[in-house]
Amino acid sequence: MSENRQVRVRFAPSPTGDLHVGNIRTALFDWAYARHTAGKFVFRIEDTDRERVTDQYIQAAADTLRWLGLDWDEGPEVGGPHGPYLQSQRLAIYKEWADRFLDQGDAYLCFCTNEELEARREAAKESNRPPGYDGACRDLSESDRKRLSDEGRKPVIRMRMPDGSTTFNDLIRGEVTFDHKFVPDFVLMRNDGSPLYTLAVAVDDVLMKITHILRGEDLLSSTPRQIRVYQAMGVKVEDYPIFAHLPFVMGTDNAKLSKRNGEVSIAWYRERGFLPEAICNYLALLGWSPGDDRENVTLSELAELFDVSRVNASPARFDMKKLEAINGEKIRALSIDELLERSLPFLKSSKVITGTQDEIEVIRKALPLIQERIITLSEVVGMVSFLFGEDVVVAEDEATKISDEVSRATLKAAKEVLELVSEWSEISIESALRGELIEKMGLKPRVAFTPVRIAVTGSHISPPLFESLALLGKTRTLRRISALL
RNA sequence: GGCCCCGUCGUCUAGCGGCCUAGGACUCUGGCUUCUCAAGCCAGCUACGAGGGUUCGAAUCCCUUCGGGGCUGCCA
Repeated sequence: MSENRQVRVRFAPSPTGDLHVGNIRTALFDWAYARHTAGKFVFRIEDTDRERVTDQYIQAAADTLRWLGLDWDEGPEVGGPHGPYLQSQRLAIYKEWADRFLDQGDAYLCFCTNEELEARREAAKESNRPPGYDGACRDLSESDRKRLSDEGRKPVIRMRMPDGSTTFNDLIRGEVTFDHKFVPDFVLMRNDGSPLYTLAVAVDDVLMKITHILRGEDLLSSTPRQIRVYQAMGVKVEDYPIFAHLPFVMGTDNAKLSKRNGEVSIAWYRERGFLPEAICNYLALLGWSPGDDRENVTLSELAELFDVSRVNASPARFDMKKLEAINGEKIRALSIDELLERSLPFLKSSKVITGTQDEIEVIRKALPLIQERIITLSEVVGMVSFLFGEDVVVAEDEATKISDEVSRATLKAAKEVLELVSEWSEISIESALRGELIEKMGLKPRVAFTPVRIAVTGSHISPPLFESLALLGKTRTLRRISALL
């Protein structure tokens, strides 16, 4: 392509469900490449034959991209000079080009029915010939076409693949060549006038002046067909988009990540309290690396550093543990105000709080205690819920941990000494408890505090005890201890 | 089956002929710290799929082989 063209990259998902991890990794790299080169990031919806689900899909997809911080320069909601950006609204354009290919002799009408094709494919397979289209309708005469049409057959438009081969330079894989013997003539348009992916994608990329196509490697072998469309459109070789086929994101087994082998929906991660910056950071490192040992990458750093040539050619396994580790790190890096703001939706939707000022103040004080103990935002809920309500539910297995004599004596002593604490603060609580249970009774700290912890928080795992009691208040602390005596 | 892509610790990766007795991160194991759980700190385990070349020298180049994946649609 010409060196001085402005870079234009597109993310073009098809509306087959929620945006998933693989989609987003592609979107992230598309975005990063566009931003890195000061180019344009185009968002396009590949909905050639699914008009009905489009509206809500587009909204969800746009919402997800926005949430992640991947802003687009052209596309749904923002428009742009090369729209519309929904393929379902561009049907006339595809038809026009298909007709033109027909006129030019690049494409031809194919009257074969699905059943016929299938039968011939089977036969070809059995006799060890390649299973692609056999070219039956390639050189039909005018009278042949009339006869077939009179039979009531409605033709599709099929692209003619000339003899020879297609070679292109993939930014990630280097030079790739396909012999046309293995690239059979393909359908551009169904007999109802709807376009197929190969037609629509190529036409749109040319018309939208896309310069770089970064997409999944599953599309690698369809590239010669797309290039064939460019040729038929009269695009000069130097103006062809440049391809970069990204490796797959794999599940825990060795298959492409899907619902069956992992959590794929970005919405799922969002609902669990994964931070968008953590998802982006993790995904950026999946198949790409900045080259040094840095693991912490923000979106703006990614935009600055991203280079397609540093993308790995081999597939990468999605590792939840590492995502969690990064998410935990990002949470710990948040200020309390940020953490509060991001936690609130989880606390409200789980009904732990309604959102009053008093409740929020309690949360604000509790957050520093739990910030380093959570790996996702949704865990805030379980960590702070004991601070609300008069009583706490002590589960059976927790209760049995402290049903012995020593524990009961400890609780009793704790209650008595806490009753005497006049200024209810973390420091006075700690000195009271330590003085009584550790020094006087001679208990090990672990033995001494566990009963109190369980009685008051409901679990042997909790935020630091003295701070927790201070937040809870004297009345409820004593009430809960008494409940177990 | 055919075509195409891929192959470094369990996982993500660094590595582009000597700096590699292969580095980092996550995981895992052990330890320190400690009121629990975390966090933090320290230590440890573990990898160039195999076989041939080329070269003074190969994880790095070539070939073969094995393994994995994708495509082979009037899906995208």
